[in-house]
Amino acid sequence: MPEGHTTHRLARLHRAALAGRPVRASSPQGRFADGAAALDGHVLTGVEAYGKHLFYRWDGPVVLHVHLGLVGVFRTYRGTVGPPGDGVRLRLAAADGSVAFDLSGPMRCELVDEAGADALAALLGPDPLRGDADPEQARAALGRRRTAVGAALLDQTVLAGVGNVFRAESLFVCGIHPDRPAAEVARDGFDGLWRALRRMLRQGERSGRIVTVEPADVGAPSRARVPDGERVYVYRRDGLPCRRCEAPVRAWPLGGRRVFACPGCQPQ
DNA sequence: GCCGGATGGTAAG
DNA sequence: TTACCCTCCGGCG
Repeated sequence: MPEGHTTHRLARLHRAALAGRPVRASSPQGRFADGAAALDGHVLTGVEAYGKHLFYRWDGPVVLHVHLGLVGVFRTYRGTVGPPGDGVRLRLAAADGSVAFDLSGPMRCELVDEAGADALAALLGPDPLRGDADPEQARAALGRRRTAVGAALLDQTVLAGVGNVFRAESLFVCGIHPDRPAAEVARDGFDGLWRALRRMLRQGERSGRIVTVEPADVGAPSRARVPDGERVYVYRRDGLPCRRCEAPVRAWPLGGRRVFACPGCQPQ
C-alpha cells in the first residue's frame, strides 16, 4: 500500500474524521503504550503528510510521527467500532466511538518534538503532492547523482514519496530506461517525469488505488500480480507482454529493489 | 500449515 | 551489499 499517495490520503481522512476534537488513543499490542497514554484525550489539531511520513499535531508540544514502512497499514472502522485486534500498535478513535483507525506493522510510530519533526522533514526532497514542492530542487538533486535514474527515484532525499510502483510506472510512461544516468534525465527528461509522478500520485491519493494505464491500453493482457483493482503497465509484470508493444516486460535489481521496464517502449 | 515475498528503511559488515 | 524488522497474503503441500 504505502507510497506517497497513501500517506497523503490517510492525512486527509484522519484530519477530516478526528481533528478539532479530543481523540482516544490506545495501544492494544502494547508496544506504544506510553505514547498512546500520553496522547489519549488530547485534541488533534492537524495531520500532515510529507513523502512517506505522517505527522500528527496536538494541543501540546508533542508530535506523533508514523512511517508505515513496507507492511504497515491503517484500517478504518466507521459506525460500529469493535475491539481492536491483538496486533494493533495504535488505535486513534473519536471519543463518541463513531470512527476508529487501527495501525499495525508500522516501521515507525513514535512521539517527537517539533525540532525532531523538522529534522525528519529536512532529510526529504520535494514531495510532488505538496503545494510547497519546488521541482527545481529535485531536478538539481537528480543532476548531481551519479547513479541510474531508477536508483535515484527511490532516494527520498531526491524526491519524497516515490516508491517501487511509481518508479516503474513513471519511467515507463515517459519512455525512459531505468538504467539511464540520473544526470542525463535531469537535463532532458525531468519536466515530463515530474508531471507524470505528480499526476500518478494525485490519482492514487484520490482513489486509494494505483491505476496508471490509460483507457486506450486497458484491453491489453493483464493478470499482473498486483493488488486487486490496481492496474499498471510494467510493475510486477515481468515476463508478460507489454500493454503497448507486446514485448515481454523485463525485471532486474536496481537501487536495492526489483525494477520493471519494457525493452521496446523504454530503449536504453 | 508453512514459506516467501511485498508499494520501505536501517544498520551492520 | 546483506541481514533484519514489521504484518499480511497467496502459493504450495
